[in-house]
Amino acid sequence: MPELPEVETIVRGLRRILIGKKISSVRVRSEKVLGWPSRRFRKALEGASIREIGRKGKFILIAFDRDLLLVTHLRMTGQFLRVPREQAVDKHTHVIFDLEPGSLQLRYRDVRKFGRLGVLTGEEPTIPLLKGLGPDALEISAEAFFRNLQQKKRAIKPLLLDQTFLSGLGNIYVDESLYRARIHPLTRADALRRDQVRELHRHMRRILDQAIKAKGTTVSDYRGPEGIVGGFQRYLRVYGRAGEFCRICGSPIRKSRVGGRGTHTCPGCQPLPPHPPPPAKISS
DNA sequence: ACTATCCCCTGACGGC
DNA sequence: TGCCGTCAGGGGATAG
Repeated sequence: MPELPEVETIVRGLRRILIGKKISSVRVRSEKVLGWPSRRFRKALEGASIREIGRKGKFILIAFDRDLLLVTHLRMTGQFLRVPREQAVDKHTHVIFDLEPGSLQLRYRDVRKFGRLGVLTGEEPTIPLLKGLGPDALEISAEAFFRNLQQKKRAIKPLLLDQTFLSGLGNIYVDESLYRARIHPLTRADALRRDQVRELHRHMRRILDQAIKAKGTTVSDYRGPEGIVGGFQRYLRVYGRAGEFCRICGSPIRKSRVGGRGTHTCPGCQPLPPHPPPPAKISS
């Protein structure tokens, strides 16, 4: 669910809710989302005060005093929700944080339980997962982007989804960015001309910025921590619009599968690349 | 260095 | 109404 703009929106919401607060108690209803026994998790966090909150790619990082870091990835359906203590707990809520001062709780809810929460202490090396992240989609320069793409033979779409190459993009924003830049998802990365990459970079930035302003895209169940839905779905041009007509050329938007992911393109605006995809496989 | 496929889970939706 | 297959915004493991 959440890609860079949604994660950024969540981070901003969490700042409003959590900065200056202390975790007075933690209740774990499903250990699965922690990845290790809940004792250590609770022991580390109970009594800790929130210092600052940020993100790295799609990871959310909550820094506490005592050199403590809460690292979270929401994957498909994870949500942080600010709720009054007395509100009923639904079956998909897996971790509950009591906040002090006040009478609010922060709850971690996750229908599919793909998301994970973990704590790191200062001395522990940052997990390889975080270190292996590629540059943030909002921070990379057009030049560096071009240089990096030149070194890759893979198709552009799976490459943009690869968080070790570039972090932050997911399926929605990749499809939207490629459409706006008029690039077919199967185009080899190193076949992209400098001007095409510049366009892609520009549209990617613009879309991400606009999506953050709109507080994200709500396709089905994304909510910010204060319960608000995003507004960027109004601006989607291809994602979820299969069969509808391209606003530029009128062709019907097509849905296909690229790298195992549902992929939306306009056949008029994004013609297949001359030398289709990368090497097919052993087909001799 | 890649690709493809399965898996983790639950829910929504379409066809019969 | 029920059953079944497919799909979903992410990403890790594994085999080829």
